[in-house]
Amino acid sequence: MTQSKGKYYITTPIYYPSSNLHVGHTYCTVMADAAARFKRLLGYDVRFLTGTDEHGQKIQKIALEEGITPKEHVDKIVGGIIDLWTTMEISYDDFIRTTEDRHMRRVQEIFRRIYEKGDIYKGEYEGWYCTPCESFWTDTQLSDGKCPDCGRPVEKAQESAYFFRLSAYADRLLSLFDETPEFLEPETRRNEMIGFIKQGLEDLCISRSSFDWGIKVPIDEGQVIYVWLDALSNYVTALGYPEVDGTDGEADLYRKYWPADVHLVGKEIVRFHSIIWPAMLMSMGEPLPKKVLGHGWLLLDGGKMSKSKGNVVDPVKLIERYGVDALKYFLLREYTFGQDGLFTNEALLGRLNADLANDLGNLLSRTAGMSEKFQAGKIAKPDMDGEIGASVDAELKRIAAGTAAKVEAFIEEFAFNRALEEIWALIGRSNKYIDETAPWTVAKDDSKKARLNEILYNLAEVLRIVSILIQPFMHHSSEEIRKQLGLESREIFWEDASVFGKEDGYETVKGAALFPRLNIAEELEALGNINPEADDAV
RNA sequence: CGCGGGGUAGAGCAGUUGGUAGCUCGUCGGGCUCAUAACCCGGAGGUCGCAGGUUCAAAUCCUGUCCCCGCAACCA
Repeated sequence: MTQSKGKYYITTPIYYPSSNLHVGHTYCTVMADAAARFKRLLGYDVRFLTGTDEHGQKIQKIALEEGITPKEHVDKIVGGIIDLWTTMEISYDDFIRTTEDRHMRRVQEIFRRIYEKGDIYKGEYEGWYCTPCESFWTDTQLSDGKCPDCGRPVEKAQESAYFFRLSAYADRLLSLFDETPEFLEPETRRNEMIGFIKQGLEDLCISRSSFDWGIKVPIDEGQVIYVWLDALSNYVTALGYPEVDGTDGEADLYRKYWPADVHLVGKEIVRFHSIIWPAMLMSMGEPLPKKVLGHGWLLLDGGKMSKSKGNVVDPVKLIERYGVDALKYFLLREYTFGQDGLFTNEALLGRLNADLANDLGNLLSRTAGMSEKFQAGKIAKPDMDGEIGASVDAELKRIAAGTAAKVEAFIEEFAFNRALEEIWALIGRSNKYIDETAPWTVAKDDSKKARLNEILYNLAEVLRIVSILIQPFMHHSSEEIRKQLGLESREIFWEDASVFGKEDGYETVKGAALFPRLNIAEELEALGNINPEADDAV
């Protein structure tokens, strides 16, 4: 372990287990995982939280239709989600479920504290009610003015409910956006939120009595706490806050890690995280998260990927076929943070072949191959540094040593695509270097053995550096590269990625192809069978 | 006149402070033979949605206009 540079607390949204997750959820979690792994590599004390938001009317209804209890339903789905993250080797430190006792009792305490502060009052909630479905809907949820579930007419109805005085925090929220613009990024989301607040904030309905799959309002057994207070609170309840009777000492994590450094969320829930959640924390008198980051969506040709449309891409199938590293690389490399991006099988396969097989995999293959063929796998550190072919080598060395700093800067702003571009610029330069230096020609001249060794050493050094740079994104590939370089037993330090000439020598072991080249036509056909919906829309 | 994004080469996208329009893939031609038919070099291909305006100079700033998308109080 390197010396700790401080703490880093990062969260994903807690996902709603109405059904299995799709590659869009994976996208968000992969970014958080990459950031967490990167910060750990840098020496930060990282806490990475994810989880599931398991209450609400929709879950209750689905369970009813399936003839099982809501708890049985969510246990099944959440089991699948945990399996998915295990398969993807998501390095979370804690997984919180809102049905856990540690969460529920703390949410009730949060309700009490905000109530005692005077920010919760009882009022009347008005909405569109569908009697057969026993469901309330908002104006925008209705489809053609009818119940979105059963299509029957709805009627205006009221129920008593508790409200949070969100309106009282409008000025303080505007000041927050004004004084700390980095609180919410990207900028377009911030503009949207500022505009939203300026339109006027209404108080927020935070309880319901029309269903009961939720956490009971502590001062009113006939009501359950609605999604806002329940779900958003997970970021602190998972750290043991607030302390309730008999759990003294469990908030050590809270004292250590709060406030969160980053709440990574999708753009559709930016509002809840940048308006409602801060207002709740203000009411509780607790510090606000340092940053909310709203990412874009992965779209299919037909539009947004969503569970209700059924046009989802199943990440498990992609991983089974191409591996974890390949999917992570694609998601991080292909899309610009904050913007929507188009998910297509062609784009996926194109990246895998061009970037992973042809560029990176082949660079390793030709380097290890030449090392084995020309020098029996032994590459010594040259001692005539700079004397032969210095100008050709100089640019490669300069780029190799300078990439880490650029990568670090891009990851800090979640520009994973730019970070990976930088790494691949180094890989591309190295492939060109091989052509420029033509080691196979040098190998034919016995008087140039030192030069041959030097070329191979430079390539091995580049690959060593690359193995460090990609470690947060693709740790299997990182390990395999190091294995073929003969470095598998060495610990990885980020600092070593900026030092060219670090290793004394290499004993390479050529292995299997890092990423086998794919037959695009065959794969497209196979993927079409796996995700037929993905190819339907045109 | 609700708010916010976009329209740039065949496809997908970059283009902060105005100064010769770039990247990846595809395509055409050449090179190399270490390597996963991979790698390297070069060419073709764009009146930057449209119309005005400011300027010596506009993809970039201003005005108008057309089209697409998102949000509008639980879809990652």
